[in-house]
Amino acid sequence: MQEPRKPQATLELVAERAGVSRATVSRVVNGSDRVKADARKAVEQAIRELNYVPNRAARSLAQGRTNSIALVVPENTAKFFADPYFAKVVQGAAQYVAGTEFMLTLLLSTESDPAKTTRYLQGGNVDGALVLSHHAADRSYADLGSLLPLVYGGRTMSTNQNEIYVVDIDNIAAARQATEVIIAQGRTRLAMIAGPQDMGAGLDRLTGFQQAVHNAGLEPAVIRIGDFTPASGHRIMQQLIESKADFDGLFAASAQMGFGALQALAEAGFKVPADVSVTAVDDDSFARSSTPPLTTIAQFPERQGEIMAELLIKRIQGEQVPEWSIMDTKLVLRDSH
Amino acid sequence: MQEPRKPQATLELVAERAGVSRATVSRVVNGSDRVKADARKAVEQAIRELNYVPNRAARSLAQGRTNSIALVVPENTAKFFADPYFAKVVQGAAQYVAGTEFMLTLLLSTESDPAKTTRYLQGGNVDGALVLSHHAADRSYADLGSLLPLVYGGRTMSTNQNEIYVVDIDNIAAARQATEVIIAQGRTRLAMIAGPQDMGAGLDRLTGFQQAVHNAGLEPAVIRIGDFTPASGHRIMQQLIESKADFDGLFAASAQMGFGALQALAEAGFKVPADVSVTAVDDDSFARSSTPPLTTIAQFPERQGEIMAELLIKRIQGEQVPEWSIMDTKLVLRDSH
DNA sequence: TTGAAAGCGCTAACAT
DNA sequence: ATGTTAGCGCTTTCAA
Repeated sequence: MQEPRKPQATLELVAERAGVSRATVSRVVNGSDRVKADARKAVEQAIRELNYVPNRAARSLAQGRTNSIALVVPENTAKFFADPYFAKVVQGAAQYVAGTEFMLTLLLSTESDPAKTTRYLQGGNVDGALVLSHHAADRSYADLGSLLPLVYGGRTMSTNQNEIYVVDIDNIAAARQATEVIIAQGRTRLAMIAGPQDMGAGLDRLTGFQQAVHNAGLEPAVIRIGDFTPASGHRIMQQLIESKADFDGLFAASAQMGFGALQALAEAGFKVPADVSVTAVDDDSFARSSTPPLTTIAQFPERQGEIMAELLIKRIQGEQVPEWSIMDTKLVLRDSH
Repeated sequence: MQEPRKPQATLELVAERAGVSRATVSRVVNGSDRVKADARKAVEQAIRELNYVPNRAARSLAQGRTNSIALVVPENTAKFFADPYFAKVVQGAAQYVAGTEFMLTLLLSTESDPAKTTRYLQGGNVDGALVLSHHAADRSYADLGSLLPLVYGGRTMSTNQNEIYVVDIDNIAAARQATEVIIAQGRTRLAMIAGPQDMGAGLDRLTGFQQAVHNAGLEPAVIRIGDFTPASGHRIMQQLIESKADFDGLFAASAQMGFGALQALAEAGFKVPADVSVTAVDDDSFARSSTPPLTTIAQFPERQGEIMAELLIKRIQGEQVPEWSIMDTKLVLRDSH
């Protein structure tokens, strides 16, 4: 038994009922002030009576804009939900957008058909997009930048482009600061579990670590590359322990990797911070729930999402905004250093 | 320095370049077979050269459909990301949708303006919607059902409607089974931490608990209402302990509440399962990471999301589908019972 | 302040 | 197999 679908009221119906032209209805709907009070009242009542809602496709087509933006996450769904960082950024962006006329569409890039995302963005579905955490290999977005306004979360690896809008922390400084905390404990043999070297955050945090180590007149004891996940931190630390690597300090490029490393250290009987002093970047639930709780550099991903959305919408509305927005970070001292 | 935006190629441009009519281009784009091979080839090349992507608003307007569906979560963003259940459902739905021509838009209902969601759905932005976990108070969606195809995750509380499509587990049976596990341990004084009583899952799991208790010739020892979160489970268990409630078994309506309760029990020095036998519904990360790991009834939210998406898309395409899809559950024995 | 009319880019009869 | 044409529902000049 197929239920009859109620026909959706159109602008024309409203116009008829209110005894005015479609143009006037359109003006009322769009808040123009060139409408007499009684005409406006008649229209508003007709709208209420007919439960009229403007058709968005028609509106988009007519005015060449959609009033919606996308948040693109070039990671698969599982990874997206496992990482508290993404959640926070989305929250921040969603909250900002909620206060505007725009809608936020979450675009998780599908493994099966990555081009689908690109087509979607290019197909005029959105007026702009926020792009999170993309790897260097992702050339797709670089080209999109000339088609519609983009704002990146975290610096991109593309160098040969102008007009790239980025909201990020100073990853080099953050890593340096986290490393200095370890050095201040008198540790001299520093290990690092770094992030993917095809991402800005991965590269920069490694650079910061190296700077701090060198500034202190030391050499890194050992550096390994992970993928920001707890599992990779755990695995790498196991390998380090197994190979009898000699270190008394550890800087993990993410709290998630730090969390995994801490587990591996505990399993092997090492005491933190007594045997190894540990710090990391990201002050998320992993940092708070590890044993011991991690000393970290906090970034504020919620705020980042908010700023990204704000910048994008301003760009869409033709305002000038700075290309680089560098957010402050904060050292959070807990028990692992 | 405002970068010039490349003009997006239109169907008309493609037609000119390929030396055919717009209709033919449209046919090629939409995969009609009534096009000669060489015409098709010419069109395809023109499309490639111009990097043409169909404008979705225009297409929607012309054919009266959008090829996208929404996943509506009537919870705020924070709650959404904190609950592994939502994540799984989204994953399942996203995965299914990825294999179709449809796009999935995630609609987190905004605290600031709940009507925004409704307007969006009504404004012809999507061909249908998946609705998750809605409370009885949410009348908004009930009315939408007559405007566009809806598929609910978890049974709705509205009674006076026909044509309600629901994908759910048998919550009564699940709760009964979880309770019977405790009873089989010889426990006779059973407590329950129930879910919100304005949600189907909350109500039904309480009913199942009561059925099992009565079937065993017992009476419930104590029943408290939580909100499915770990914090509520923790708080309620603290109160129970404080008030010296007498029970040797506990059924929690969600693993998250079970997790919190387990913490409170441990803090008060109780041993599980020695002192209290505990089971719950939902086999999520909370169930696996609690101490001891929880014996639970597993539902399969990923599969649920998948089925929901499948049913919705079939309905949109005019197929008949059953109104009720009851998914199987599975008893997962761990160490808490 | 209002209305008439011309599209926005596409699809879908209807012709041919 | 292909082209012609009339819209889809709305906005937006342009006139009045």
